[in-house]
Amino acid sequence: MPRVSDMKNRLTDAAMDLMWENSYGTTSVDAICERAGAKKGSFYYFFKSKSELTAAALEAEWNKNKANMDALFSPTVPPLDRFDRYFDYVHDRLAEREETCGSILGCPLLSIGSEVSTQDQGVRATVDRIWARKIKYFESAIRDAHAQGLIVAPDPEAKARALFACYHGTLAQARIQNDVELLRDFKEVARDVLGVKHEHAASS
Amino acid sequence: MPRVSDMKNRLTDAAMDLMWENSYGTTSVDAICERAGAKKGSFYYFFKSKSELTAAALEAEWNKNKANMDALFSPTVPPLDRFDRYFDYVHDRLAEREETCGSILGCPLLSIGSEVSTQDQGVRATVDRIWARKIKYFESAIRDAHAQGLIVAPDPEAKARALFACYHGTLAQARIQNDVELLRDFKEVARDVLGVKHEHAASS
DNA sequence: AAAATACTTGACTGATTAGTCTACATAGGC
DNA sequence: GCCTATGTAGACTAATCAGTCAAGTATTTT
Repeated sequence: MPRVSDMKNRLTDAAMDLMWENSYGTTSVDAICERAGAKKGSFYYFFKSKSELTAAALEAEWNKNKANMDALFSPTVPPLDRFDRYFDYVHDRLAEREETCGSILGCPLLSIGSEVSTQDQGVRATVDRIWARKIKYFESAIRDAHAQGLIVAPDPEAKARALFACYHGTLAQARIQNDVELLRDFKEVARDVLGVKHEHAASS
Repeated sequence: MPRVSDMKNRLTDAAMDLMWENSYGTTSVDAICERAGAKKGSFYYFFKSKSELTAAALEAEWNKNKANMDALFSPTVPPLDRFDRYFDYVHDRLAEREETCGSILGCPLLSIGSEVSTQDQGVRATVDRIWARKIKYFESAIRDAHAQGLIVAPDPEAKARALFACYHGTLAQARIQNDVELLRDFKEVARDVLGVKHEHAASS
C-alpha cells in the first residue's frame, strides 16, 4: 500500500481536543481541519460526516487510554486501591489539562453523550459502548473486593453502574463549577457507595 | 403600564422545551420563535441575546418548580422520606415526558450547564446559582435526618453536594442510555451515600 | 384627542455551517 | 516510465445562524 498518512489520527485528535474543551455543537468541521492542519477535502476523504468523525474520535480516545486503564485496574492491585488510583489519575489529568485551557473539562463521554443523545444515534451508541467497557473495570474490582470480604456487593454489575454514574455526576459538577477540588471528596463517597467495611478502607 | 404580553413566558417556555429535548447548540432562535409563535423582532425586544434568554428560561423553570420542591421537602415530611418522594417525582415526570418526546431527558441544568460551561459564563453562573438553591433542600433534609439520629452526617453541606452530584450522574446516564429504569435503583444508592443506619431506612 | 408606552412585524445582513466536487500530487508496483 | 492507489487542495454551494432595524399597531395615561 502506497503512502500512509497520519491525517486520520490528527483529525480525531483535533476533534477530541476541541469537543472536550468546548462542545460537539460549537466544534465546526472547519475548526477541526484547521487544528489538524487538514483541508476540507482530506476531512471528507477519511470521514463521511462530522458525526462519523466523532464516533471515530471517541473510539480512538478509548484506544489511547485502554493501556492506562488496564494498568490502573490490574488484578495485581488490591481491588479498593484500584479505585483510589483511578480517581487520582483522573484528577491529575484534569488538573494538568486545566493549566493549558483554564477549565476543568470533566468526562467527554458524558458531555458529548448528553449533548447528542437525542439527536445522533451513531454517536450515542458509541458512547454507550465505551461506557459499558469502562464499567467492566469497576465491576471486576467490585467483584474482587466482595470475594475478599472488603465490601458486600451481591450484584457487582449494578454496584459498578451506580458508582460509575455517581463518579460521572461529580465530574460533570466539576466541569460546570470549574472546580477540580470537587473531585477530592469523591473517594469517601465511593467508599459509601461501595459499602466498604470500616476496618478495610484502602490506605492512601 | 399599558398592554401586558405573555410572549416573554412563551419564549422562555419554548426555549426550555427545545433545549431540554435537544441541546443548547442545536436550538436556534428561529426555532424558539416558531414554537412560541413569535417573530424575530419580539424575541430581541425581550432578550438581547440567545444567551440571556437561556439564563431567563432557566430561572423561569426554577420558579415554576419551586412550589413543588417546597412541598416535597416540607419539614413536615420525615427527612429521609423527602428524598424518596423527590426521586419518585422526578422519575414520574421524566417518564411522562418520554411519552410525548420518546426520550428520557435527564436534568436540563446538567445538560445545558455541561454544554456551555466553558463558553458562556452568564448561563454557567445561572446554572450554578440554581444548582446551589436545589442543594439546599438536600442539605436541610440531611441535617434533619442527622438530628434525628437516622444518619451520621457531621458535614451536611458536603453530604448534600455529594448526593446531588451522584443523582445527577444517574440522570445523565439515564439520558444517554435513554432508559428511565436506571433511576429505579437510585434510592438504594442514596441510602448508601447518606449512610442510612439499617434499621432506619425510609418506608416506601 | 393626543401622547407615550408596550409591543409586533418581517425583511435584511453578513458570517458561518456541513458537505460537494474537480483537479492535482505523490508514492509504490510493474 | 507509467499506472493505480492513496491521499491533498481549495473553491464552491445552499442552508442556516444570531442579530439588526425601521416601520407599524394596539393600549393606557393624561
